[in-house]
Amino acid sequence: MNLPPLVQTFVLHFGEMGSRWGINRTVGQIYALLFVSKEALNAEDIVDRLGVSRSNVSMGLKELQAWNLVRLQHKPGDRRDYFSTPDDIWQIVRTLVEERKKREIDPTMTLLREVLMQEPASAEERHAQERMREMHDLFELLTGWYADVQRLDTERLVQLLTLGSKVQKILEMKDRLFVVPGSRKSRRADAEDK
Amino acid sequence: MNLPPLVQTFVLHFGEMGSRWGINRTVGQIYALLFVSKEALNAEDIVDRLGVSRSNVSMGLKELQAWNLVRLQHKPGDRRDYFSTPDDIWQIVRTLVEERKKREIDPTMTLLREVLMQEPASAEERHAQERMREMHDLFELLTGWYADVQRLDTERLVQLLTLGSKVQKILEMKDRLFVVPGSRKSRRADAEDK
DNA sequence: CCGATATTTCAGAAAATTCTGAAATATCGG
DNA sequence: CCGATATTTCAGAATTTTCTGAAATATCGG
Repeated sequence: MNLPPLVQTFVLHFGEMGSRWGINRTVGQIYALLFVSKEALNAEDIVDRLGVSRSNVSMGLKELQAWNLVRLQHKPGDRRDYFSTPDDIWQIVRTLVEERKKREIDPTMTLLREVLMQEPASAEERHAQERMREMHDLFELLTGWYADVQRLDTERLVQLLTLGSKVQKILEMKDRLFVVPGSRKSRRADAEDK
Repeated sequence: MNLPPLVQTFVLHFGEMGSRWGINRTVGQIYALLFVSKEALNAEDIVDRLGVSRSNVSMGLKELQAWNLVRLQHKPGDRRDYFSTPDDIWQIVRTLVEERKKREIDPTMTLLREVLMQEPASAEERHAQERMREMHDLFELLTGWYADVQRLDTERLVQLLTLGSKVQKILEMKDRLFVVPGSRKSRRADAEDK
């Protein structure tokens, strides 16, 4: 591995971290390297810096392209492929969330919808279905929220995130201003546990 | 595998999905099974229903306990351990987010802070550090938002999620009501790409 | 079309992980 | 303390994933 120490630390960390996500070490390392590189790199550059085989890099880049996490570009008078990550880190976040949703949430939602159509054949199945419906509704709520904020431009998104739960305060203020007092809001028996 | 068809579908799906998260098939299956079960199950129950070895179940349950995703309880006059998931699905979400943060974000933040302390020894390292700072600040913003909303009770959290980006509208309204017009907000050169 | 260069494919080697059965350990009631 | 039952540990088998080198394929300029 042929990298400045500071970069190497980062790349190694991402390689290890990769396995906690669904990606392998090399893919994690390639991504980390591209992320911190000023210039786009070609496959051979990556081979030199990471010290892995050319074919491994080829496969890794393909996977990153399938994830839309990496951009392919060309330099004039050079027919090799050059790769880079978007400069805008928020674009990266958006892609990451989008792709994870596509791979993890969407298939599960499809399955849940199918299973929820079926007729339960026992009390056990009936209870299982109820639980699956809870999960389905939860995912629906979360993906709905996501679909919604995902449309915001970055500035507004950051604004919203910075606000955090203080939004709550503003909502309460809005309620006090515009809602007929005592129009029912509180007291919704939510038997939490733990 | 000895399960009602509807449950089996769900359990198998979670088993496969497991590998996209950091957990193995058996752990995914055990969790799915516990999630849809009305009653708490003991290890032997799980062995019977999933058809995997007793030792595999033992290790799987240990891992789920390490993730805080599973509760250990006892039945009177029975000294076996019984396991279940929380009834409240929001409690599950909170635990999941908390644990993933602990395992994935926190170590990365620690590393980023360390690396950002160092003196860059070249232009390349300087640029890499800048990128790492962007990532650091992004994580800071996201975890700050999380720490904030995580404190909300479930009812308010659902309220907020249901609102989605409509919060934005309310914020604008607030601005119009309370802020001196033209006090600067717009025009923040954000050179997006893509 | 040719030769040079770039990239991909893929079979099998290497490595990592998952899973099992057997043994060890722990805990209970009596 | 003993026997019965429950759980954990762990070495190695089975499986899966990752990685490599060699060959195949693709694409370019001329």
